[in-house]
Amino acid sequence: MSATSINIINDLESRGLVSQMTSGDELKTFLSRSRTLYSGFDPTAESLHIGNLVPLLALRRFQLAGHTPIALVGGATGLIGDPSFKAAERQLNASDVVEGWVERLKGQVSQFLEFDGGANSAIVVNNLDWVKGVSVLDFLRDVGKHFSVNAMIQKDSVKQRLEREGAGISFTEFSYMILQSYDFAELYDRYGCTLQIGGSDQWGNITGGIDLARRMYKAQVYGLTIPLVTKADGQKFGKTETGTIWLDAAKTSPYTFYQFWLNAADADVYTYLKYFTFLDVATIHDIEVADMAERGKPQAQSILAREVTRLVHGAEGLAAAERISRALFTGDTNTLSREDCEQLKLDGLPNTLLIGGRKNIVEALVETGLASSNKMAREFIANTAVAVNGACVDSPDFDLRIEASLFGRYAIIKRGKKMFHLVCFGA
RNA sequence: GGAGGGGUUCCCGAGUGGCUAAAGGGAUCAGACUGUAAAUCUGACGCGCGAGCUUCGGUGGUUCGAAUCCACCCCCCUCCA
Repeated sequence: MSATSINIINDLESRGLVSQMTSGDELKTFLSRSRTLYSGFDPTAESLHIGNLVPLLALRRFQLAGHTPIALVGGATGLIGDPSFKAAERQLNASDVVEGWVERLKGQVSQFLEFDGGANSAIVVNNLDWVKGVSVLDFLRDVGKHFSVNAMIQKDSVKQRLEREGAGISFTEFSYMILQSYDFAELYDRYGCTLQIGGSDQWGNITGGIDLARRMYKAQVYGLTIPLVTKADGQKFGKTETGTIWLDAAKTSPYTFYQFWLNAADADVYTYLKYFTFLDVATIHDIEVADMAERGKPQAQSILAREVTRLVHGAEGLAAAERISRALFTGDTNTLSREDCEQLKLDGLPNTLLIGGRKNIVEALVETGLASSNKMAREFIANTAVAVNGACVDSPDFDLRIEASLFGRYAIIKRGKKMFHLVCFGA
């Protein structure tokens, strides 16, 4: 256990990344030595999303400060479903499906951590590895005995499910906390893991683990939670009209990902810089001061978009995202070269192959998903919200024609200010 | 097992026989204004160019006519056992 370079807690606090922690000052002292910590990610989908990014990056921050991070993928807990602050019982996912997701998530979490084999090289584990072999009787006798149901039902995380009319909670989900607690105790035993971090909704589960580690191993372990990312306007973070912003480039293209951050509200953007980038706090403060003085368009959003996109999709992904954004939002689409058009397609701009040399615009809008129905498509046209290759469409009788396409092959349909779709004429 | 309450359009939530594609709010989308913001204003928001068609947990009835009445079924919640 070597000494660490910086005090990670102070750094996290200055970023506003600490929601709650167990015995604060003691934890700071404790972390002056290199420790092992973990955070869990349940496979609830085939990819992680940007909400998972904060604890994931926090693991990385700890690693940079000299601690050993363990990313736990919840192959077991994912089969149960965490009820914490969830309004309703969730559907169980099939075990073979969850198994597939576990593999995907393992790859994703690994991308953000360093596995150099050094002293604090990261570790990825799956809790199914130790949970699957435990018999029901052993579990109830050795683990369950340490939990008081009286205490469990006091937890805020399940309170609404117990109290609110119209809700309810199954024994399955109620048991989730015990499983997660068991993970912490197990990781303590296996790796000497002494700290668990997670979103603030995880506080109840984390403290459960701390209690269990003490009871099973007489161990003193710690917990720290990170605030849930919020939006100043009170909406749910991480969702757009198109859905969740995933980390998987196949599910959310680097371009869409980049645009998401670019559109962050002024009221949120400086917080996001602290949460989602490794820029130091002083630099972020300077950016904010400069933006204030400028009074025009702030630079924070584009810095945020660049930083996070590079972090998740690499330099290439960022370049692609910027290339598309520039092509679509500056000047008209006619300035694009033929290669640019090809590249847009490769870079993940939504695109559709159009068979035949002609297509009515209303049909095209529906087929490309830019409009949900003919009715909507007509309305967009009536509102002058549709443009093809930079020219506004003024009639629902307008046709996309191969003769009027870019390079005899492409048409870019724009709906509203921000939605673009590339149509490729094909044989 | 018993008693009670409930399932309405993306969400919340009105609506107890025709005037209801179904109030209101939220979310969303478009337009104006802007910074590819925010706030605000305007419009749209089941499907159909339209006549019209299809919706109110499911099925089947009553009726000229049902989200609204009846029967059975499914699901959820509360209390009791």
